[in-house]
Amino acid sequence: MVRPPCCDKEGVKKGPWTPEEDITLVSYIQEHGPGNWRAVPAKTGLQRCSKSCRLRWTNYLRPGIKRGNFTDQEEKLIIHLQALLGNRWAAIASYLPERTDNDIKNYWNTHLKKKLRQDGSVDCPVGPTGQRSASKGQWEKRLQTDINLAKQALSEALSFDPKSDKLVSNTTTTTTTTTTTSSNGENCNRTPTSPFFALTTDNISKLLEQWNKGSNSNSGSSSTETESSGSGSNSIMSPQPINSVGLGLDSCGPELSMLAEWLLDESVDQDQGQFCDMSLDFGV
DNA sequence: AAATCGCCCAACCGCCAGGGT
DNA sequence: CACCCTGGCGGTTGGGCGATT
Repeated sequence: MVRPPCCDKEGVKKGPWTPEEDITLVSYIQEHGPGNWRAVPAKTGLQRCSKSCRLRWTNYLRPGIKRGNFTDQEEKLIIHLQALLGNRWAAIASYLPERTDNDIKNYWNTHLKKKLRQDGSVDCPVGPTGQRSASKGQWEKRLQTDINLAKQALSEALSFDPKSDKLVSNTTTTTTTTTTTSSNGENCNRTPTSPFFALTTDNISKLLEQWNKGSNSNSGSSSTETESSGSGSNSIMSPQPINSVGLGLDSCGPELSMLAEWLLDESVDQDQGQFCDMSLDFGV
C-alpha cells in the first residue's frame, strides 16, 4: 500500500490559482460533485494537492459565497458567536452561510480583534477560547449552560436599526434560494461599492468565456450581459439555481434565519429546546 | 514621484478526528 | 485492535495593493 505523499513536493504547484486551474476544478466538481478530493488532481490533471483543491473550492469557488465588506449585523453576529464559541470558525461560519470560515477568521483577525481592543473590550471576551483542552462533550454541555447568556448577547447584537430588518431575509434567501447572486452579483443589496463577487458558477462561466477569448481583457469586468439568466455560456455551467446543483451548499448547517428567528422569538426565552437542538447541530 | 509602511486576503502548514481496512 | 488514509479545522504566512510620508 505505498501511496504517494499528499503533497509531493516536486510535482505539486503552489501559490495563487490561475483562472485555468479554477475552471478545471469547477468543471470537474460540476460533473462529479465535491468530495473525493484525493482523486481530483489525478482526474483533472491539476498539479495541486488534494488539500489545495478542497480549500480552493470551499473558500473561493463554491457557489453562494459572498465577498466584500461585512455588514454590521454580520459583524455583531461574529463577535458574539466568537464570544460564545471561541475560535471555532467553521462553527461560526455555519451561521453565516455566505461566508467561509477563512473569511470570518481573516475578518476577525484583521478587523474585529482590533476593534474590540479599541472599544475596550477584551479581545476574547468570553467563551471557550481557553477551553481547548476540554473535550467536545464537555464543551457542548458548557455551551448549553451558557445558552441564556448567549441568547442575551446575540439579542443585543441583533437589536439593530429596524430599517435593516433584512437581516433575516437577506441571508435566508441566500441559502434557500441562493439569490442567484451568481447572475449579476447585484442581488447582494449591501455595500454596492464592494466587490461582492464570489466566483460563482456563473462567474466561472464568464471567466471561461473570457479566457477562451484570449487576452481580450477589455471585455472583462462583467460586461453588459450580466442579465443573461442563462449566463450565456452554457459551456460548463448549467443555468440551474446553484443551490440546487448539489454542490455542497446545502450542508451549510443552521441558517442565520433560524438563529434570528430564535432570537426574535420571545417565547423561546423560557424554552431552550430549540436552541438546544441547534447547539447539538453545530457540526463540531 | 518615489519610497516606505501597513493592511488585507488567499493560500499553506500542521494537527486532529473519523472511517476504512 | 491497530494502523493508515482522507478530510476538516485553526493558525500562520507572504504577496499584492493602497495609503501615507
